[in-house]
Amino acid sequence: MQTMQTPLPKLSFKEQMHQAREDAILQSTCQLLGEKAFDTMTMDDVANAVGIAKASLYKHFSSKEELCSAAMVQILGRVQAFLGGLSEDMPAQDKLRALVRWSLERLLAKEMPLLPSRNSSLRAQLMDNKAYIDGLIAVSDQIGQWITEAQAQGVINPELPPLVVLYTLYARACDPVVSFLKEGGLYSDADIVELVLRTCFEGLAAR
Amino acid sequence: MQTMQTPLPKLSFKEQMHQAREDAILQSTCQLLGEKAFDTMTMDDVANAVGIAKASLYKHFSSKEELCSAAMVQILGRVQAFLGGLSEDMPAQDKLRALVRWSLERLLAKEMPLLPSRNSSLRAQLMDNKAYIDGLIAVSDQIGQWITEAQAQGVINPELPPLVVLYTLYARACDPVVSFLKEGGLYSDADIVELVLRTCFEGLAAR
DNA sequence: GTCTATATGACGATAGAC
DNA sequence: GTCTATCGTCATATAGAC
Repeated sequence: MQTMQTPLPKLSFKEQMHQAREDAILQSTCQLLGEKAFDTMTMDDVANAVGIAKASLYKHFSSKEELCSAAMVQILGRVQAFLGGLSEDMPAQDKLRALVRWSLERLLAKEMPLLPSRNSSLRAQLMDNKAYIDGLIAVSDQIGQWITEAQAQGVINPELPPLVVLYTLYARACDPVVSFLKEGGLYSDADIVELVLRTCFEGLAAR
Repeated sequence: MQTMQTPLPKLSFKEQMHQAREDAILQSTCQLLGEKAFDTMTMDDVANAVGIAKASLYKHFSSKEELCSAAMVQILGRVQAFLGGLSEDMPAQDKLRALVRWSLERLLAKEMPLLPSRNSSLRAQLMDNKAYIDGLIAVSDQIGQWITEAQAQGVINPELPPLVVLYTLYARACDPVVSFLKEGGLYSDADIVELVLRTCFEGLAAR
């Protein structure tokens, strides 16, 4: 990923190894959080996925909550990278649709952690994590801008509060309809994305 | 609820007490499953809520899974009772909207258990529970009938597969947008219901 | 820093007195 | 059938050797 590390002061081999190991841990954690919930994912799962001893995890992260918070920050980074990569001159509504499409694809690939559920002990930790909060605000601001833009153009319903639109878009990243349809086996992944995308933007009622 | 018990052969006081205790356990379990997930709810929670010893729970239900399955069946019964209480001559789409409205109100009151999540050990147990499966099929058939009816009338988008519509309606019973908006504190419960209902049926795009 | 081994605590489930 | 007390298991986290 990071092929342009030369400007950084050179890292010792030890530090590079440390960093690489930590990246591997985070990568496995992101994957596992996409497959199961925070509560059911265990540190043994992570250790086995990375291929190191469980105790070694605690040399990098002081608790399960801290590890998963770091993973969530990494996920947020990917979202920001995706948002930043969208063409400037794309209409606002198309950017919103592209975002939802991308979220659904991540969800189908089990790469996107479910949003922290209400009673998870992870939630409290995340709300105290400045990097997470800052990232979440940055993402929300960017999307919120597109929402108001699309509403000004009259393509997104201007009567809906932007916050409601934002949350409705966010919720697609953990939409259970995706797994229902997936388990049914009747539709391809591409079909599922299109169907959920359509019900999200066009609604169930006929037009 | 059941005021017409006279046709049943008379229950001994002991049996009545047994039944009453069991109803209380189920009632508390339904409430708790509305507040937290299956995995985070403990048998101690249930025992404390009912006001009995944990061991006593196991005289009524042989396992946590069996207890929660029975609770889910009870919830399904409430759904069926609600569906059956809807006026016969109400247009199909209005029945669907009434169902979603009711689901959202239950969710706001924390009375509706979240749908069994993907990796919960409850899921497997539920799929082996005939009463649950039968109830789920009955509910789905009833709603499916209204969906095709509304599609034939052209008020629900006829291009959407009925199964997609059904799942989209089901998913409102655990829509995270509700708790997001609730925690934001900007909207009343009634506002939240109307906003989610509108985005569900009318979509985000302007009409 | 990595490992093996273990401390600590939570929770589902059971034993046995009453 | 209800209780108190306890077992067995599993998961987080730590101790201590290397």
